[in-house]
Amino acid sequence: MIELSHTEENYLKAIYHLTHDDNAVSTNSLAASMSTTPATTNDMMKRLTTKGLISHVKYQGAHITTNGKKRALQIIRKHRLWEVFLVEKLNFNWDEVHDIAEQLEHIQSPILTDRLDDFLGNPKMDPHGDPIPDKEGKITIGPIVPLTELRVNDSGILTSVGDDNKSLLQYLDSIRVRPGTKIRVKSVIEFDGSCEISTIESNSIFISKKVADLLWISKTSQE
Amino acid sequence: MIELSHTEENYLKAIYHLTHDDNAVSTNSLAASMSTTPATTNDMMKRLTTKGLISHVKYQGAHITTNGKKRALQIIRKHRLWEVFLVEKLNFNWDEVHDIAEQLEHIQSPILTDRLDDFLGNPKMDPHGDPIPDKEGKITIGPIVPLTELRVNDSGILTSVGDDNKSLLQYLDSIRVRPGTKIRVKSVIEFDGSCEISTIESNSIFISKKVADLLWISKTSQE
DNA sequence: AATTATTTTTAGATCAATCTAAATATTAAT
DNA sequence: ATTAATATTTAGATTGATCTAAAAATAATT
Repeated sequence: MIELSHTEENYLKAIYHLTHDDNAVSTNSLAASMSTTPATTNDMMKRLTTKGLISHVKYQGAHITTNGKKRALQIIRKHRLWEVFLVEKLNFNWDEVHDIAEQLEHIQSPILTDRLDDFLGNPKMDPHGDPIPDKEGKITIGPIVPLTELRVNDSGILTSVGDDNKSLLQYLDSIRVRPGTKIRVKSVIEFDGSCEISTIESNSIFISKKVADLLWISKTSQE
Repeated sequence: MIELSHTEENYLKAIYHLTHDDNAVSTNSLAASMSTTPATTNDMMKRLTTKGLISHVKYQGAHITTNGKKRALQIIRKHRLWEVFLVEKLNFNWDEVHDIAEQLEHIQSPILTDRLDDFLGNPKMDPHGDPIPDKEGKITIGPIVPLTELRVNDSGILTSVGDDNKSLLQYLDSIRVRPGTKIRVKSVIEFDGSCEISTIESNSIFISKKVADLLWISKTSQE
C-alpha cells in the first residue's frame, strides 16, 4: 500500500466526491473544493497521477483510477464509521461531527477500523444517511422504492423518475432534483400525502404525493 | 491557544517525559528520544521557546514552562484515554495500543476528549497503569514504583504484578491483593526487606521482599 | 593548563505544501 | 476567425521538517 500524506488523502477524497459519471475533474473545481489555488492543485494532481491514484492529462482534467477509488472509499469508510461512533456513543448531534471525523478519518490502522465497525454493529449508513463502504469498499444500497414509502428522516438517492413527461422532468430539474440527488424526507403531511424534503442544494422543497410516487429512491437508510 | 503541529506536539511530549526534577533536557537526549538529529532538535527547541512552551538557553538545555506542561498533559490525557477506549471497548490487548494512540492523541477537539472521558467512566489510569490527567491536567495518582520503594505509612494502588507466575498470582488473589487494591505500608523489616502492609480487607499482611519487588504501586498523591 | 572528546549550534540542502504572478491553452463571443 | 474571457500550467518564493557537514562551546583527560 502506497503511503499517502493527510493532504494527499484529502485531495483524493475530494476528487472522488467530484467524480460523476465519466466527467473529468477540473483543476479549478478541485481547487475550489479544497480552498487552495489552481497552482497548488495542479501540482497535487501530478503527484497523485505519479502514484497511480488518478490519471491527469494536461488541460484535460483528472479521472480517478480503480486504485484511487479503492483508497478513497477506505477513507470515506473511516470517516462515516467515526461519525456513527460520535453520534451513537458520544452523544454528539449529527451536525457537529463532521470536523472531528475529518481528522479521525486519517488514522492509519486497518484493524482499528474493522474493530470499530464491529463495535458499532456494522452500520450501513452514517448519521447523515450516507452509506458506509464495507472493508472491500463496496457500498450496499438499499431497495429501490418510491419516495412515498420513505418515512420522516429517511434518506436515499434518486435513481429514476417513473414518468418521462417533459414538464415534470423540467420541473424536477428546476428544483435541482435529478437522478443521483440525495434526498432526505423532512416531514409528511398525512392529509394529502405530500411531503417536505431537503437536498444538498435546497433545505426545503415541497413535493405532492403525485410526484413523490414517481420518484424512485434507493434507500441508504434503514430502520 | 497556540496552534501546534503534530511534530511540535510530539517534541513537547518528549520533553515532558524527559523532564525530571530540575534537570534541563539536553539537545542530544531529546534528539535520541525523537530519533532525529541534534540539528533538527535544536531548531525545534528554538521554535518551542518562541512559542513559550519551553525555555531553551544556548548550550544549556531546555526546561518546560507552565504552559508547556499544561499542553503536554493535554496530549498525554488524550493518549491514555484513547488507550483505555481501545482496550476496554475495542478489545485490543494493552500492548497493541500504543501506536494507534500515538495517532489519536493529536485529534483536536476538547469536547471530544471530555465526552470520551465520560463515555469511559472517567478512568484514573490507562491499561499500562499510567495515570490519566484530568481536564485541568491534574494527575491524581503518582508515579508507579515497586512496593519496596514505598516508605512506612506511604500508600498507593496496586497497578500491576511484575511476574505472571501462576502460584504467585493465586497467592496474591487468596490474600485479596489485586490490581486496584489500595495498599498502605505499616512497617518494613530492615534485615530482609520484607514488609507489613494493610488493605481495606486485611489489617496486616506480611510480604517478602521478593514479592514486594514485583508489586508495582502507583503512589497516591498527597491527599 | 593544554589537548582531546563530546555536545551543541550554525550553515546549507532537500522535499512537501502552499502562495503569487506570469505564461500558455482552451473556450466563448463578437 | 479574431479577439476576449476563462482555465490551466509553469516559474519562482516561502515555511516546516528534516538531513549532512562544519564550526563553536563545553566537558573530560592527560
